[in-house]
Amino acid sequence: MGIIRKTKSLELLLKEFQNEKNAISVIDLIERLNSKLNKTTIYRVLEKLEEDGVLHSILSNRGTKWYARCNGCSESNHNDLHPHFECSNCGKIDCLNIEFQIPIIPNRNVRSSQILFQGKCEACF
Amino acid sequence: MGIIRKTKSLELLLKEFQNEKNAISVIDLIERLNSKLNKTTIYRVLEKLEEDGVLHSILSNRGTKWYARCNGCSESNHNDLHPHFECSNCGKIDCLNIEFQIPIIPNRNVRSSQILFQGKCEACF
DNA sequence: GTTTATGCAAATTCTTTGCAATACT
DNA sequence: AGTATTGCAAAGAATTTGCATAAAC
Repeated sequence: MGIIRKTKSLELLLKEFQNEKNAISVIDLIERLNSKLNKTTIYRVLEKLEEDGVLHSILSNRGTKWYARCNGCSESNHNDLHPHFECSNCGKIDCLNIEFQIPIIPNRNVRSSQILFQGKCEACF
Repeated sequence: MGIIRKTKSLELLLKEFQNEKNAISVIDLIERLNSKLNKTTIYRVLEKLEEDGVLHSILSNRGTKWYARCNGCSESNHNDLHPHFECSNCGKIDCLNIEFQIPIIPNRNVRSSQILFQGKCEACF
């Protein structure tokens, strides 16, 4: 149960996401905060922020983890089901501001989804 | 350019997929063929079968690779864009026989997609 | 003072590479 | 014979674990 403590790590990580509404890869965060935070700490804080509904995670096509800010999620209600777009050229991952309707699948109850499109992004287009 | 040779590895791997229309994880294949094939070979043959349009790959929620038989793909035409369903209980990945319409996204040309739903599968439901 | 977070080193998991030996046509 | 495939060992990338130290409440 997460009483979040105000730590340096938390502050530094949140700052990275304040200026970025799209996704940032863990690899990138480790590099950026290299001199200030240990990578283990980064993994752990991100995990906690996801649990608490502050960030959501995305898996890239290569299988690496990315995180982006949530919009209207909380600890009890995770509703960030929007699709993402990965640029096949520069590798950047964007959140798509698109409604996505989860289909009804017989005999299965869909709880969550990962929708990732690939192609060239706006900058590389 | 793939002139596919009839090798023991190819035969053994294809046999695994003949009886299974859903996805099989690479980890699982390595285990199954443990005594007969080297894991490196397995990775390489699967990669080739994907290039040739015989199999398609799926990334699980954990970032591990799975493969499943294609339906009507060829070396030049990969059209296996159906969604997949990963069971949050047993981990199995199924191909969903559902039409999926790729949305039109402004300023981006979508080339491919990965659609993965999660929840309980038919058996675990 | 007690609980939670951090850093470090090492372990784990999955996948890829290099290269010599072997199998296929 | 010539080219593609295989096995093995080792390297690589990303992530996780254990534990002693430090910071937050």
